[in-house]
Amino acid sequence: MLKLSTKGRYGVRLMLELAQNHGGAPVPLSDIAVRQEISEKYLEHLIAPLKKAKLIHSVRGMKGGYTLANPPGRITLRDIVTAVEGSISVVDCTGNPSKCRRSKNCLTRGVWAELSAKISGHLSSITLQKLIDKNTKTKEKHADVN
Amino acid sequence: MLKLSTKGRYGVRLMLELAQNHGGAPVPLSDIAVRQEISEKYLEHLIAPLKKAKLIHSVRGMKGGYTLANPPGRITLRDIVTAVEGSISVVDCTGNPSKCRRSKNCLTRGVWAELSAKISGHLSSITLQKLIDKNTKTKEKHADVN
DNA sequence: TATATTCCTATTAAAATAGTAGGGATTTAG
DNA sequence: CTAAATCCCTACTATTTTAATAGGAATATA
Repeated sequence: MLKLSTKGRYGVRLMLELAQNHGGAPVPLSDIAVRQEISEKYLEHLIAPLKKAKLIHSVRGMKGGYTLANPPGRITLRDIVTAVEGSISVVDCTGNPSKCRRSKNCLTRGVWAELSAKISGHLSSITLQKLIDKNTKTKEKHADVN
Repeated sequence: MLKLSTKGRYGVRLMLELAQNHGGAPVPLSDIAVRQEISEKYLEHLIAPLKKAKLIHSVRGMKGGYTLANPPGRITLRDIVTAVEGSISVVDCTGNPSKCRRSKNCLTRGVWAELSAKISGHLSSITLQKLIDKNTKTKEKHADVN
């Protein structure tokens, strides 16, 4: 309930790894797996939708790996979360107007749609670059497992 | 993911029923069950935490039921969602500082905490009264099942 | 005393989440 | 040309969460 799944959380960590290597050689999943302590096999599940969403490029074969498709300043958390989680909407109601009774529901629906938009907008404002910048400023502070 | 469960959605609908009857006699769950098309047994699971959070009062026995503990203008969606869903945080990390390595995680954690606060703040701004007012204004519009 | 109600706990079914497993395809290095 | 490192794809499984049902005890009214 209202929780981000590991897909979203790990997905951002994964992308942040690529962002920190932006401009360099492709980063293989094995590296990220070690640094982020997430199994390589599980990372494969996260990387697939990111690639499909064209947020990353892949290079196959030895010396291969992944790179960001755009500079870190142009990739937002909304892009990432939408890609790996499918959507950001807080409710599923895709609006089947044939089932329209009970005006009460309609008003709750509006509220949930607004909330979804708010979340989406907020995540749009955070780029990978921002996260990196914040990181370098707040170094030597404590961390936790997300 | 980032989805509200039925607890949150039904919980708001339930409270809205009570809000619309505010000042009147206690409303039994059987009534709400019929109007909202949610089984009475399931409503019992939603009502329990609402009572525990002191958002409603109950009257037992025949002619019993539930009433809001406060006027609809003083009960927010945040109150309701927090009560029925347990919390609004988008992540679970309650911050175990002993596990602190990887400064990267720390920065993602900050982002999720911010998002949680944003959601919480937004829901705090919506009272049951607001929803009722909105409803009377937009009558005869279409509804959907949330 | 019969009935309508809240209240409490246990159980179950279905769906989503989290993660593993195996192997094919591609590219580089030697 | 071959071995190794990599991405890629699909299937499977275990765990947890969600959603809901079930049965009955306690309480109050008429």
